[in-house]
Amino acid sequence: MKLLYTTSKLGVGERIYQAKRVTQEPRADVPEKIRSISGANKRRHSSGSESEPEEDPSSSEEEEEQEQDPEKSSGSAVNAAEKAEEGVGKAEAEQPPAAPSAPVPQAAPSRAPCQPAVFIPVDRTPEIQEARLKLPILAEEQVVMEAINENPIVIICGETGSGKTTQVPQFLYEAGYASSNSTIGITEPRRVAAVSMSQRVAKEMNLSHREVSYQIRYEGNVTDETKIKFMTDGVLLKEIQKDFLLSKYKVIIIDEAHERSMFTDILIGLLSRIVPLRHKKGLPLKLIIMSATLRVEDFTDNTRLFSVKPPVIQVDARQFPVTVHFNKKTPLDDYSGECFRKVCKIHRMLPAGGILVFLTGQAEVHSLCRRLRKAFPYQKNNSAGGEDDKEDSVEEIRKFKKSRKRRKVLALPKIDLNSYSVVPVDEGDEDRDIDSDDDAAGSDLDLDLGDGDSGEDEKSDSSLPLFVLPLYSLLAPEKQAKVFRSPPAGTRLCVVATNVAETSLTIPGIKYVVDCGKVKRRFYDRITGVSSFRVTWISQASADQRAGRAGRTEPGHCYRLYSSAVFMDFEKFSAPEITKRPVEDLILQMKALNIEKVINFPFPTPPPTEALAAAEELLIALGALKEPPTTGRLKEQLAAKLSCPISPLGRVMATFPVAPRYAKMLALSRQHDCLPYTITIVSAMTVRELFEEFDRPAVSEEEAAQLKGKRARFLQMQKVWAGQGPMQKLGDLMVMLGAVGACEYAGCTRSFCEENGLRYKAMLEIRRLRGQLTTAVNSVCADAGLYVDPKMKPPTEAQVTYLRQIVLAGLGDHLARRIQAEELLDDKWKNAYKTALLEDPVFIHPSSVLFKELPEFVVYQEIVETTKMYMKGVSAVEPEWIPALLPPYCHFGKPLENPPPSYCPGTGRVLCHRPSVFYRVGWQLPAVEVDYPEGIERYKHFARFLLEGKVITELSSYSKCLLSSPLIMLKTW
DNA sequence: GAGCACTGC
Repeated sequence: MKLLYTTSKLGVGERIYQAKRVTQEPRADVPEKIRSISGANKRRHSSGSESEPEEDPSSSEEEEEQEQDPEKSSGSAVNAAEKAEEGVGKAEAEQPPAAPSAPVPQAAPSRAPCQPAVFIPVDRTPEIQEARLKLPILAEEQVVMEAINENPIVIICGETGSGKTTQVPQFLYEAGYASSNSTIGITEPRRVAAVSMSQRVAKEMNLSHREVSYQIRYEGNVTDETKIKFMTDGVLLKEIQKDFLLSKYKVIIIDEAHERSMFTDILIGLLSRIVPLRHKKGLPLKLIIMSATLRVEDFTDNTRLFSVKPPVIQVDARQFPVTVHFNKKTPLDDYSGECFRKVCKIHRMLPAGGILVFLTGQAEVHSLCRRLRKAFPYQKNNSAGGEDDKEDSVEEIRKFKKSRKRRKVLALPKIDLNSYSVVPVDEGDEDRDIDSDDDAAGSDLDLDLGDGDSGEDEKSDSSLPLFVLPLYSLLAPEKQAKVFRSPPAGTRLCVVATNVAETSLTIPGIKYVVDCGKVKRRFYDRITGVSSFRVTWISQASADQRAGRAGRTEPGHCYRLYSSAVFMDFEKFSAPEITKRPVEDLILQMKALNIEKVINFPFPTPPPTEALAAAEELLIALGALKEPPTTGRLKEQLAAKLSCPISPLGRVMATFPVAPRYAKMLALSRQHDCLPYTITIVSAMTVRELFEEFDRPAVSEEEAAQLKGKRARFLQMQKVWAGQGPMQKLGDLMVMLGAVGACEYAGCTRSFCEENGLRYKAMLEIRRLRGQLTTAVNSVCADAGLYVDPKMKPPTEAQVTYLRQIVLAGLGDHLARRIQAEELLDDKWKNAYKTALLEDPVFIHPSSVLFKELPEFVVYQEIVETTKMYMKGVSAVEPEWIPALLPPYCHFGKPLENPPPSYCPGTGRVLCHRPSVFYRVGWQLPAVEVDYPEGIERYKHFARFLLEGKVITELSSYSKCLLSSPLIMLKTW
């Protein structure tokens, strides 16, 4: 079957203003005349617009658009009234407002929210102006702005390429939403997007980075003059913590809302409440949600979120048509092989244009790269590039030398498109065409290729060089960058990628997409938190997104290695992140915003109740939330569930931008100068994949030897970093600390990382995170005086012990105990550990430095299930620490008589030894000294100590004169 | 004795 992915023609799109259909009627409380001003306020206003505010924008505007002078925007065509306003706008833009020149009619509450009657001129270059006019969204400016002016919340739907991200902020700026010292805020789900969008918009508007700025986790260029601010979604969430009403913004745009990232979802929930609050205060805030797909029901039909349905504006995209070809048969498991065959066919038979293949993981990517390179070898004819591509096999190099003599200029196949029909019919194994009525796609001929093997693909063919590149997130950035450069002359680019290429990275020049239809996802067990990775089918939206990657620069083709029937069985959208992940970090953030009844929060899609309960339970155990009452009426107890308020400790923890378990470690580390070490360990645990992977299969013997050498070197270093003697008990966390310490000591250079098996990018991220955490800790305790020391000394033995205790206090729910010999019933429990929540055995991961040690008690960073359940990031724990540091997880028995209770003169407390068991699993724990439990017995002991003169030492001389021994106080009467 | 996609504070 042949389906058309998108059919809009360049620049001219039919316009749908769904707002008129989807949304509520125009607000009754808005006088007609005021609404019409929004029409008159436009540069290309028509004289009729004042009386015809509902005029269809697509009918009358067309010609005006053609006539429009690029210079117009500099102000020449603005009518007199607007010119007057412009003066105001200019004054505001260039100097602090002398007087509140009320462009925003905040004083009139009965009126439609915020109607800036200003026009801020922008001086764009003619080239920019011309390029802008091609963007479909530009034709919708009036519709968009009218909707925004008249509604507090607007949803804009437009696929990639509609220009909404770059243009809507400019519309708002021109309409005065950045005047009076306020800001237009735009959130992006990725850092690169925030940075690059700010740069592009600054350039388009001919403004400096002081006015169009960005803010991401570690850096930004925001100034007092900033008018348009791009930021990552997490940054805005943090800002809400400081200023709940976001008073410096007049508009917030949430971009890429369809991706449904966790922070985006929370922001939308929060903003749904902030917008009405701001309205009440007479300082209206506009919320614009921008989404690529039509997946907006979660927003529009969610009355808890938005009681009034926000209008939805749909904008066309300037995408080229992509013809979608489905396989007739769906390969059961060898999708990788099917990819190979499909790429071979495309490369042999179809015209020039890059190929992008979607696979699921690194190993698959590398193996397909090898196969393709073997089939269509490409050899560099000049080594001047200096880049040695280690993935080129020895064999290929040998072949290259052989063939050099008869080497001609490499060229792409010049196939006769009309002779395509000579392909045997039985190979045309695809779903047969449903007629595509799109000319643009048809012009590229019928490019169905059929599935299955034609049998000759494996033969090496050096006359058809294919420039094959791998692409995945963990690939070193300099290797990633290769895909953005144009391939060597005479070759065809073929990028074999994971899901990074779906949203995060856009590769230029892709004409063919090969989509295996699968994705590797991380799954979390909602109760135990154990994660695993599974390869699953993608969603329809995801498949369309992948297909769209073929139509960025010209019409393209997408080959789906599954049938249209299978496609129809895909879920429409993948589930929002918030429903699939542990949410303890989010809940802590929300509690810090004093949202106690998290269950009542207007989530666009709420997380499962079990996830909320697990999060609340963990936060209580960490001491971040106040414990709910365990006495009183059952009803009250239930009501208190999931509504615990935050504790002072929780507030401190919420200021640290790391997972709550790690935040707890930071909060504890003031003692014994452990902070710099805890900060480093926490940073290292937060950044993923510190170490290079050497276990991947090698291409050649040479490479195998190289990998072996690197691996040996790394294992050696691992031993060094793990420390000596008792220090080794900090386990994998000691390795992290040692690795980061050594790397920083050496100046955190790329070469040091490469030599020692460290991921350079990870080390840079750790360095920045250490900086951020150091600042955060300093701002909590001003006298800490911390700084990031590149020459940080290793911790002392005593400090390592404290660090182990700190780690235990944070990872209390991640405690595991080794199966004792006498408990060993089944061989599958050999070397195994038991945890509180899991029935099944868990094991220390073989990569752990404690793999052979097998301490009785360990804590782990995470459990990942592969062939077994493996604990990663393991650290050893002394049994007696458990009751002392994790009282919430221990059930204590009666105070022991031996050793006897004692009095602590320093603190004035009555102490005793109590045995305990670990919750749920009932492990016997050593008796430790704790406060004597509340009750009459405690007072009896106190009375005895008082009489003995231990409380007031002066009394000790009298104790002998007492008629009875002070011990009589303990008697039961 | 191993094999992890992607991203934000």
